[in-house]
Amino acid sequence: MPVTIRDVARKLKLSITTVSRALDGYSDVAASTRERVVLAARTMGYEPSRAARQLRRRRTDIIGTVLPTDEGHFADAYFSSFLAGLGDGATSLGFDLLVSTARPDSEAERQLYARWAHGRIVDGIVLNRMRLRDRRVQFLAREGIPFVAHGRTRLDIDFPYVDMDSRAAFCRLVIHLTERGHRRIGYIGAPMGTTLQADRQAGCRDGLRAAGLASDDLLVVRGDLTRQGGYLGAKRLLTLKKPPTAIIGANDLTAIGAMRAVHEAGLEVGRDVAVAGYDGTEDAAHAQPPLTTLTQPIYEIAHQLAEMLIGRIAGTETGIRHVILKPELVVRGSTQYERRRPRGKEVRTGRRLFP
Amino acid sequence: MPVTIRDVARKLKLSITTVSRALDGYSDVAASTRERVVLAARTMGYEPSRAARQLRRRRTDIIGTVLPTDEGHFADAYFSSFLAGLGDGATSLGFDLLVSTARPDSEAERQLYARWAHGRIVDGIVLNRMRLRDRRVQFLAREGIPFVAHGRTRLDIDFPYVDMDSRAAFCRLVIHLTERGHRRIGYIGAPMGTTLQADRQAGCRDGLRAAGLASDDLLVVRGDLTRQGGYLGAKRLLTLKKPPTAIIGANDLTAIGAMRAVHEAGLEVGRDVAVAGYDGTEDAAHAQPPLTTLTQPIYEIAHQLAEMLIGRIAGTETGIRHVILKPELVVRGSTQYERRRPRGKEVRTGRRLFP
DNA sequence: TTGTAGGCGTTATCAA
DNA sequence: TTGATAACGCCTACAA
Repeated sequence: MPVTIRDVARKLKLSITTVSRALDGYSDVAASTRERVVLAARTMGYEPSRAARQLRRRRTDIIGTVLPTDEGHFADAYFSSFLAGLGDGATSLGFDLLVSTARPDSEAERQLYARWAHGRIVDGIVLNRMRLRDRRVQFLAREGIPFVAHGRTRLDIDFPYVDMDSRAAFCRLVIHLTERGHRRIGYIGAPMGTTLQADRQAGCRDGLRAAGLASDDLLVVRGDLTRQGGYLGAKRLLTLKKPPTAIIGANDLTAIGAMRAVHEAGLEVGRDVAVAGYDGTEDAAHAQPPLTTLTQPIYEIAHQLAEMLIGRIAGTETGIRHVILKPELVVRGSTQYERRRPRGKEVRTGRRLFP
Repeated sequence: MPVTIRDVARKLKLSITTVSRALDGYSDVAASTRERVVLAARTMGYEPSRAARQLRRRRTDIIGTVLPTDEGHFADAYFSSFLAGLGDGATSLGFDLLVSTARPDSEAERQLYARWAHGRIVDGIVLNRMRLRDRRVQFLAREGIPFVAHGRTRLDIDFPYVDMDSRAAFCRLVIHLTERGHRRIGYIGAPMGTTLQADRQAGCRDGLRAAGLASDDLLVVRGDLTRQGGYLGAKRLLTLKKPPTAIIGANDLTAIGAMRAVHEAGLEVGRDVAVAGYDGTEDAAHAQPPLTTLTQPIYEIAHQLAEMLIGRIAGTETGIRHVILKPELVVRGSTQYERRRPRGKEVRTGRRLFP
């Protein structure tokens, strides 16, 4: 039913070849012919069949990305920005964006990637939330499917990425907290096996060391990058015999959940317990009190990833393969107060900063 | 380079027909043959070419949705849930989800829909954030492209949808506030022309009337469904000569922005000024104080929309075309206090509820 | 139960 | 500068 290139050719009494070439901007068609063709195509509402074009050119002009859903539901502003950046980046280069969801490291995830790759459903894939030994990377590299990633792995496979130096950033954040007088610092982590968890926790320990404290003193509980996980994690931290005076979340959502737990414990965030996160989402800016965080320009990162990926696909690579950005520390109310001097009976661990 | 049905056939010394039929589960292939084929296909990593299949079957097995981006960036948990529901719903029925972004009612948006429709890039489209006179609906209906929507229009065009009775819900919410003693109620709206704005504002007025107040007394300012819009809107409301004692946001993000403005004005949310929103996002539950809101099960709605749309495409419609759900009022700290009796000199507007 | 052949709508090659 | 023709990989009458 839709109008095909044949219809246009017939109407103009031209061959489909000429119509095709006129529309694709080849130089060997008469200017007058081109005009006629373009006009007719527009008035007839002709749009080339994507399927036919794909089949012939062996290209889909589609890039894909898979969102990690741990239990079907998820609502994360981080991924909204990520998708917006990817979508806009793709659109600006004539590509579309295919999105799916899968539980990390599940059989369903494996099948999804296999289907997308072998079925030639996408020309390339953008990975996120990287794992230390990422099977997706191994698979895509083996199959020769173009891909780029937000983040790195510990595998010995080279691929283009944009990553944040989050280890250094968490180090910086911990130093900020120690400068405020905090000595007992809690960290609510991310799922095991993710690169971001390894980096961020290591960064926290770096920070303690840099401040002259023992890196083993970091109070670590597990989280899952959600508000709920942060809430539960903070509750556990706050019921320790010696609870931390500052809590760092692996991301903003975790920190926001932690703030709630602090509040429910009858403590005031910022005054009694400092809280900080990572991502720089709007959630953080509008939290109560506003949340200290490390920002990453996620929309721009995703936009650039789309461009890098499409560059690889189209063979117009710019040569930029590895980008590492520095998160910016944004100090807000949630960590603004100087830590009150500990009371006499409180036991101090570690050495003093600036003795 | 990827393995095709030919490769499988050649290896098995069968015709491609037989391979095709075996894989598609036709009954007229010998069980033993089928086993051989399925095994070979799996070990060879065969996956049918999506393009070829699309061309032949005149179906893409892809549904699409376009996110409204007013200025490129957007970070909205609402849409994360929406996409997750759509993605999971599509996946469960063997479809993929194509996502793009466009500014509402822009030329780019028009072109995008035209390209998706005429290029047969998607089999159907899921619409959201409906407009009163929605050009997307007019276009898709005219072109005969299957579509479903979250929400309705004021056009005289019938289509399948899932919608919330948000008018009744906002009415209910206003009554809740008047029961708490509030008489001056502010409303921070959504962009003009959207159905949700019309419905929600009308609901507020209904509520005032039902409480025996003048519906004209609703203090309305414009918002844009973001935290920032809510923040600015609330600032304007709070600087009125007679500021409201309760503020309703058109959605949760708006309400969260409003909470921040209340806070900055040195007032306490819940005690001095009540605030309420709509959507039931996790943002609301973890706000400080927790935000009273009207919940809609957005993940499930999106999931059902995907199913409805795919049902239409595949011709397996269930007959369910119009679903209207009732949002649930979840009362939390942000509206928990009884309004203090007005001081003597304060002028009362409207009649008392329960005189 | 299996195989042959035609065509889905393009683009690319080659000839006119 | 234009046109005829052959794929691209798959599905499906129809024939064997």
